Amino acid sequence: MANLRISEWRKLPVSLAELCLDTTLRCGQSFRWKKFNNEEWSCALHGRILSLKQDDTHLHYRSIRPNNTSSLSPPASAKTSVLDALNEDEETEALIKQYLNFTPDLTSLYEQWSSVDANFKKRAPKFTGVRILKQDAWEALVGFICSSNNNIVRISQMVHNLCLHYGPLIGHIDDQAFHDFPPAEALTGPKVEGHLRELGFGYRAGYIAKTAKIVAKEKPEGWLESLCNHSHDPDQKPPQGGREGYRTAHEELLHLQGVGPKVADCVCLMGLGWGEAVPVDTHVWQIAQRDYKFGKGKHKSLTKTTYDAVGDYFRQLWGIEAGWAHSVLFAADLKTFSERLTTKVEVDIDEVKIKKEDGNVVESKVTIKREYLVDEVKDEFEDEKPNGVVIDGRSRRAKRRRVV
DNA sequence: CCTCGCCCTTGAGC
DNA sequence: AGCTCAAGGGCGA
Repeated sequence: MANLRISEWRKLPVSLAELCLDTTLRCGQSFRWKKFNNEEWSCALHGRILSLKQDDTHLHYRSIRPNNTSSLSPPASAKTSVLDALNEDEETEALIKQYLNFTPDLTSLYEQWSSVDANFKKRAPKFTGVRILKQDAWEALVGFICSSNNNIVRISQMVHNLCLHYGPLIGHIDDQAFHDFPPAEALTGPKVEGHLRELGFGYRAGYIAKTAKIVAKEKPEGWLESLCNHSHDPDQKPPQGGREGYRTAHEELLHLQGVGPKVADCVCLMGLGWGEAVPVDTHVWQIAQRDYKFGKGKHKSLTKTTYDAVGDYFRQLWGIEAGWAHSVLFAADLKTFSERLTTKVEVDIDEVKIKKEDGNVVESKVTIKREYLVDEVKDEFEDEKPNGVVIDGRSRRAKRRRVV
């Protein structure tokens, strides 16, 4: 609304292979990004509203900041405000590079994964540019506590409500309020659990309230962030079970309320930067059964040991950034993106019209076009079938007869 | 170690 | 209209 500083649009050279905003921001990693004008993504982050859009060659960004944050700094002359703007632009750029996690080279990673995994090679082409975000660890933790027995739409609604009631207001875009994510301390009050229940969080209300208390009061300042990964070595092969730092982070997170192996792995991967974390949820478990021969013998059901076995299998298959590859297949399995897996096929239909005009029978044969949706990625067994598209069990070249 | 019932809520499918 | 079920699980017995 009033008193907002809107920066100019700036841009970074980024290809669609390195980042696809639409897939990355909608695949259930983060729950707060909102799309405007069918191209512009916005989210309140670190005291500003960040907006992103992209074309074939560049990522465009700008920030919107409240004007009253500089109350502590000396009155700004024209000169210093220009400097501030420059610093702010640099800072925003740094935030983007951090948040979008630009260090790993996705293009070569996709090549690598495709060369060792035929299934990945088959499914990935429609889901390029899926990056693992490096989100704030606390936000990731709360978001994924909300995710249990839940769907992305409702999780987003819950997180939105959480920010609305407990997060600081940053500003508005077109009547839309943007609140930052609330810090853990903001969720330690005695009425939080009951309030969250009223807001529809269900049994997760207790988890969040308790976890907030543990993080804000029992653990030392900066504890969550201390579990972060700082190294980046793309050629490293992860040891069995992952690197030491990942294992400790995972173990530590399990002590929190509402955090089991899956949620802990989500936080490790998307909030703490541990690329080898492979969250195995119902979707990934189904993928493991469908495409990687799990679900039989020793690993019939998703027990803790099976959970670890699935993660270890993907780590040895895909390498140190296994969690990144996993997210590509996860996205490829989401119903949200299912339209990408079908392709419109134009089918010729021979239509024979029989017109009766004054007793005369006029027959004319017309060929009309019709569009059908056909699955592109077929199952293993279907690849063996002879050529020829089959639509709903009917043959491709249908014939119809109609009397006009 | 594995298995189950339970936990909240919403929407889809029937 | 009412029921079941799944939606990116976790916990306790």
